[in-house]
Amino acid sequence: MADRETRNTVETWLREAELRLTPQRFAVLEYLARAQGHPTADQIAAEINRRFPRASRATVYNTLAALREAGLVREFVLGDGVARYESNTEAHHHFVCRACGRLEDVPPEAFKAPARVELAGGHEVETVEIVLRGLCAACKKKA
Amino acid sequence: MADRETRNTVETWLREAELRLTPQRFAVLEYLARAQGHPTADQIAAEINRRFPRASRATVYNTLAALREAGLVREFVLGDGVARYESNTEAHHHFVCRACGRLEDVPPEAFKAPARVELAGGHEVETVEIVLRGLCAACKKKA
DNA sequence: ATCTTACCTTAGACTTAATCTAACAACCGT
DNA sequence: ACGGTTGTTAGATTAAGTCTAAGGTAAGAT
Repeated sequence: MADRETRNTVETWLREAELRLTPQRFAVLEYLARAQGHPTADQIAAEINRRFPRASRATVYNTLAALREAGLVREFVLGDGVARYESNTEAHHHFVCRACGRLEDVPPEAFKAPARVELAGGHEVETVEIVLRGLCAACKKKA
Repeated sequence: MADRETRNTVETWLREAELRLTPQRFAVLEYLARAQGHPTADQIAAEINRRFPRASRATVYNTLAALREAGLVREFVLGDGVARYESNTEAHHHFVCRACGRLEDVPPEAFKAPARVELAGGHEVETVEIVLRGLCAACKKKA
């Protein structure tokens, strides 16, 4: 994706979510849009503070919470008690290796989950989070 | 389950897992076996310290880690960064209300997941963790 | 353009879950 | 009983995340 294009996209996303377009928010969302992988709040903070604009820890957390509520980023926790983030692309699941901690995306077709879930008791299901755990190929070989 | 029976079962579980039978471990596992719900480490510690045997925080965490590794208890985190535990019964999923935080078990048949998962790349999937999020019936009514 | 104000950001203190450390205690085979 | 291994402890420590109070800024209104 070209630079100008990303910039416009990020701006549009924020405007459509009715979030004020601050340099900090822009930086966080742009970083997540470009990032490969599943950065933690700390990594995000470190990365966007390498140059302009400065964002305090509180702001990074506030921003991530706002983006999450707006549905622009996904947040998930892996058992180590550290939240990770990714900008919303299409639905997919995650695999975590219990030996090396390696975290991988799992394409949705590898694990069929119903698109809509109906629950007894009238609960309204909004999201489905699926985490597969086990040994990655490399660690399996070593063991 | 009668008292004597629970006691014997807990002892057997620990022996079969090749864990030494200490009063602290016994207390943690027995509490989890009886407990309804999904207690946190803190709740477990508070509860078993109401009477005999005393267990320090470190021991509770050590014990829970040992029990988890032995497959006797399940550990999961819900986004509030607090680990929760339950003694292993049959597989089931969880539903979390984003408004009130209410946590409920979801019977496996409500959400069909394949018993065995094969992943590309040769990763060995050992467990599948599924968390449904949304609004519980009560919060939905309020909103 | 400037004003206004509601919203955003900030530094740093604070909270809290969880881990670490180093010493002590219990268990088990010999 | 002895010695090595394993388990437990209190308290210090770490680290993720939240809170507070004060100042700054985006964006619509004038």
